Amino acid sequence: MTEQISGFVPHDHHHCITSALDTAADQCRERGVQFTPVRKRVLEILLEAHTAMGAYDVLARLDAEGLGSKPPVAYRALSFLVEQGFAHRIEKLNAFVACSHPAATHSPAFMICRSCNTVAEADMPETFGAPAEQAGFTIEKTVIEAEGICQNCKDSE
Amino acid sequence: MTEQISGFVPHDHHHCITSALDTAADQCRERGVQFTPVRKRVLEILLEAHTAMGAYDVLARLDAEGLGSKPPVAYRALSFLVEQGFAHRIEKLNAFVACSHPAATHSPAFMICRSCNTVAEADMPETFGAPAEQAGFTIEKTVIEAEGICQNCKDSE
DNA sequence: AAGGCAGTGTTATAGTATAACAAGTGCGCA
DNA sequence: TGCGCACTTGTTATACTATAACACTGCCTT
Ligand SMILES: [Zn+2]
Ligand SMILES: [Zn+2]
Ligand SMILES: [Zn+2]
Ligand SMILES: [Zn+2]
Repeated sequence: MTEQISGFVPHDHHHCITSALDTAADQCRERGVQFTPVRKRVLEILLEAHTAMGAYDVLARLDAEGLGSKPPVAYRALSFLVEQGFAHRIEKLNAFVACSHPAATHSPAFMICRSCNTVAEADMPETFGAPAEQAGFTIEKTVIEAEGICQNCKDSE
Repeated sequence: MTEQISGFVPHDHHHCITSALDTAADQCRERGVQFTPVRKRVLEILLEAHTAMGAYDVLARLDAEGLGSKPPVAYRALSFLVEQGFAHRIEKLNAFVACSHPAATHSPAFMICRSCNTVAEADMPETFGAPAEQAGFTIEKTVIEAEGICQNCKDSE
C-alpha cells in the first residue's frame, strides 16, 4: 500500500490510530513532555475522525466524556499537539487534523475535498525556495493548502 | 524596477494605488460588475495600507467616513474584491490584502514578515502539481503562505 | 514544610464572520 | 408613467473562533 498520500485511500484504520498514539507517546517520552489524558484523548479523537475537526467539535467530545467543557481545555490540548507535530492546523478551515506522518518533522501540505471534507496530507519539500531567496526572505513556517475535489467524489458525480 | 516581488522594496506608492484602481475599474467594466463607491473605497484602503488588514480595521475606516458601520458592509465589499481578484485573503492572519498583480488571474503565494507585518505577494505556478495528480485530486484553489522574516528586519537585528 | 513548575478548571471577554430581512437604486418594459 | 426585477446597501441579531487572566491541584525539589 503506498502511504505517500493517505486520506483518499482505504486503510487499516484501527492500526493507524494505535500506531500514531504509540509514536506520540514515544516522542513525548524522548522529549520530556507530558502526554496527559486530555492530550492523548484529543489526539485519539482527531485520529478517529480522520478528518479535520473544529476546536469546538473536539470540545464537545471531551465534554461528553467528562474530560473538560471549556474552550481553553480543547485549545490547550490542540496547541500542544500542533507544537509537538502530532497534529496540524488547517488555516482555511479553522480546524485541526491528526498528522499522517508524525515521526519526522516536516512542512506539510494539504488537499481538502470540498465535497466529502476529507483532508489528505502530502509532504511537500522546497515549495517556496526560489521566490523567497530572491526576496531575501527567511521562511520559518509555511501554510500550503489546496481546495478541490477528490477522485472518489469526482467519480460519483 | 523589478516588480517580481513587491512589498519588501520601496516604490512609487501613489502611482501603484491609482494604477491598481484604474485596472480594477477597467476589469469591472469588462466583466459587467459594479465598482461601487464602497467597493472602490475598500480597495483604496487596502492599497493605502499596503499590508494585510483585518475586516474590522477596514470597517473602522469606512465608519469614520460615513460609508458603513456594520460588519456585513465590510465583509461584502471584501468578498467582492477577492472574487474579482483585486484582493486576497490571508488565511493565516484572518486578513485581506490588495493584489499586487491584479491584471491576470493567478494563484498567489504570500510571504509574511512576523516582525514588520509586511505581506509580499509572489506568483507561484504549479506548486501542487505532482502530489495532487498522484492522488487524483483536482485543485480549484490554493492557499500558500510563508511566515518568516524579511531582509530588512533581518538586517536591523 | 516551603516554593516552584506544569497542567487543568473556570470566568469572562475579545475577535471573526454570516444569516436574514428591510429598504434604496437603477433600468427595462408594459 | 409606473411596475417589476436585479443588485446593492443598511441593520439586527447571532454564530463561531480564540485567548487573557486567575484560582487550584499535584508533584518535585530544596
Ligand atoms: Zn487512518
Ligand atoms: Zn471527496
Ligand atoms: Zn504600493
Ligand atoms: Zn520585516
